[in-house]
Amino acid sequence: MLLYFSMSKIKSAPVCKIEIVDEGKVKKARKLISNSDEIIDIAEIFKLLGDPNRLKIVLALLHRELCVCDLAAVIDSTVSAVSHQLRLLRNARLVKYRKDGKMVYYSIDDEHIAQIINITKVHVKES
Amino acid sequence: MLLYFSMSKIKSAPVCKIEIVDEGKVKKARKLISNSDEIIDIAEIFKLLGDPNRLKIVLALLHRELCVCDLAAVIDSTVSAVSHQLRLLRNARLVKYRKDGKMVYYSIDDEHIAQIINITKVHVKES
DNA sequence: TTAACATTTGCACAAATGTTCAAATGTTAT
DNA sequence: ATAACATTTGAACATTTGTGCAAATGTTAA
Repeated sequence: MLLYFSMSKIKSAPVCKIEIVDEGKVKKARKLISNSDEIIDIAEIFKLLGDPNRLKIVLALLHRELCVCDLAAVIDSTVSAVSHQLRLLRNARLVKYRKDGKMVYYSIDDEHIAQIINITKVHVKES
Repeated sequence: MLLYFSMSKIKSAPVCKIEIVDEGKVKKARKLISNSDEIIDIAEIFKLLGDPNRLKIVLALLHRELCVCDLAAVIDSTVSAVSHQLRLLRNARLVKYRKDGKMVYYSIDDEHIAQIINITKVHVKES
């Protein structure tokens, strides 16, 4: 007979020995975070907004579309650095772009972003 | 006579030569992101939520308080790793803790976090 | 065609980050 | 006192990340 243990970390998943109800707690909490793929996707959005320069880009774009060159001027960085960051934001579909001749105009591609940032702003101001 | 140029990057802050209105655009956008300290604080929150394991910790704690050991079991990590992450979340006042004997129970210390995460979840599901 | 401009891209590199391990701290029970 | 347990902490390590540079791409104008 074979016994299988599903533990991704060999070290085992410890459950405290105190309090007999613990195991129920843990199982319930595990279910809440069972959708690992979704969590990774959500974390990806937060990670992108978690860099000050990228956040500045997003904040600037929330007001109106801007070309790469102007964005660099706005956040006081280089065109190259901004372009690198825009690629990440593009891949996550947080921004979209529109080409006009040699210019590329970027804008926000998500209706919720302003909301997310504003709520977080409230948090920061309160603490 | 001395001339001062306020450019933190020596490379200059380029403004595209096309479109004469650009300078106005840039100045307006600059004002929107002028509160650099606040932006850094907001980015800090996002950065913390931007790690899948830390986000799992927060999601688990949103449901109910948990001790470090159980948290480790829930997110399938080690006690040490969880403790390190909790320190970061503590420093940013995203979580608080309560001591009971040798146990330390952590819980969410911010009313907005659930809101922020839920809105982001909507974004992810829509794309 | 060439020149000028806007943007993108690949590489290199330093800085930041997350995890592991081992040791330290603190608490409870024996 | 010692032993057992829960948590924290510091150091080491590999990985990730953001930026600068230079070259490449693409577009417009001369």
